[in-house]
Amino acid sequence: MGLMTGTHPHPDEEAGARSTAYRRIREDIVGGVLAPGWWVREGALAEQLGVSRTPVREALNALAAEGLVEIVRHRGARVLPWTMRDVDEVYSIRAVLEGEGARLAAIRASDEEVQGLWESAERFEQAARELVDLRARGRGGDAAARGAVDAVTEANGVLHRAVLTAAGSPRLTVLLRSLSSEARIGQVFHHYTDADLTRSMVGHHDIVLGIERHDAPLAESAMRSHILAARHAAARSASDAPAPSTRGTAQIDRDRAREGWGRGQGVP
Amino acid sequence: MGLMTGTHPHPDEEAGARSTAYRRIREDIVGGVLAPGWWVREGALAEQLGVSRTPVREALNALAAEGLVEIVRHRGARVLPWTMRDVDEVYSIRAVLEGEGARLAAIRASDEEVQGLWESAERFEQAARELVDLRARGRGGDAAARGAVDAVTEANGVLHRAVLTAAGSPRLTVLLRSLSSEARIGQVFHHYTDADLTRSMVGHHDIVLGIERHDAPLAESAMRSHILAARHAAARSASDAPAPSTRGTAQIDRDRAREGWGRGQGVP
DNA sequence: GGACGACAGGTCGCATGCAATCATGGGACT
DNA sequence: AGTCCCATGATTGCATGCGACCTGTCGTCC
Repeated sequence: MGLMTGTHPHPDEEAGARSTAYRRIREDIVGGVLAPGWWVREGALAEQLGVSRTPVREALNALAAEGLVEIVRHRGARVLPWTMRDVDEVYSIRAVLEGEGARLAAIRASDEEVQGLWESAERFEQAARELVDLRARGRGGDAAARGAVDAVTEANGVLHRAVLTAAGSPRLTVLLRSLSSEARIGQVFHHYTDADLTRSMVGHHDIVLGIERHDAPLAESAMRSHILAARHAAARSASDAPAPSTRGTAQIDRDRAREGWGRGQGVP
Repeated sequence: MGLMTGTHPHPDEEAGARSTAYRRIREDIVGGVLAPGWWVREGALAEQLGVSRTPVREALNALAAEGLVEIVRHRGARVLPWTMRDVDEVYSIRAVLEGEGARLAAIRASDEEVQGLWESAERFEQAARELVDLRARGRGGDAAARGAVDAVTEANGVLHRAVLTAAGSPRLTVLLRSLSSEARIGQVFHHYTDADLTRSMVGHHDIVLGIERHDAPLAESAMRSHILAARHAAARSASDAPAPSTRGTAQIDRDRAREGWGRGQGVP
């Protein structure tokens, strides 16, 4: 019944050279191909992507708005570092924003939405158990483990997004997306212990329970605790350097800036 | 000692054609020159501003990221409506975000910052008293009242920004700025009753007190209450339609879309 | 030897041009 | 009369070109 404001077509789900460039550059940043401190040249990227500088430019502006790169006038875009302090900051903000989302969801969620939340929680639990089993069997080697972790990550994202949808507050969704949290800490479940996974399962259960019972304070505090608890595991994952993968875009390596990390950070 | 991430040069404080266009378009939107539902033509704006379409385009992208306009591929940018529901949503989010900011400020604020906060609160109080006096004398007619309200608005903004600065979380600042809250509800103090102003003064006092005492829960809840209390006055101010002012940019009026409001809102 | 100033290289910011796409209006057909 | 289709006009999306600005280097002077 509520009137919806217009849809918000994120570059993630759009066509066109700009969105393509946006996705590709973001992948390269979170994947470690473009390490923090490096300068991103419009021209080089445009050539690599087979497009002109214009869409690349607009993509970089979008990434700058999300805090992934920093644009210096007449110099270009530089990949920003991602420290443990950033992880802490993002998780603190996620805690309050998603907490508010859970609170609203507890107030406004329909029965169908609650049903969907239970299913999402169930799917997360399945994926988590599968990962635990895989580890227990010692086969946590490569592809299988990676796939299982991806499944957990996906199920987790689905659940959290479903809560936000049930909250009915598009701005919350937009703000959380612009935190680039999902993008940069997508690998966090690699560092989850079995205990962490169990904790997540219980947390999700409490959250959905609070929403089902329309108990706003319970839903909010459960979500807050859930995210704050996840912060520690995330901090662990922040310490492993994003390996300069060998995948594609090798040409950029030549453009590696001589001045990295040290300079340009403490500019007042 | 804490390493600072790069500065975040918002278009507000930058030079160049893009930032100029950004500021101008935003002013026209919040000032009512560009009413919700209207299509904003790149070409027309570029001609008016005396620049090319490129910087106008980038400015519109930035405004879309802040939720002021909506960009439809191959059709252009349309000014989004601003309903009472939006006000509610923005204030709810502000409550939790600025509450978190106050909490962090209570933990991390230095003595100098606390001193600055007291001064800001004092300045707000002065401005508020001046406005009350002006109204009591019945001279709340035009220019004087407008100036007094502007002073209150400015002092309020200074205080809230100072809290965020003391919080030491640049992302909080960025997120709040991208809410376009300051931009669109800058006129809110016009609708403040004397009681509202008094309440604000007290609220500010409690917030700063909580920060000074390093009482994080107090600071957080004081800030939350302060903003949630302000929501009602803000809702009042949302109801007055932004009058299609006569100021400048008259040419745009011809481009007024035949299709406004109704269509394109409920797209799933 | 160190510091200052001019020069060169390179990149960005903006202007302009062209093609793809969408909305609109008229006409033909049912 | 109503509906479908196509042609037309307008607008965006992207490509390209040029000038402005910054950085780094070299030469000169103190």
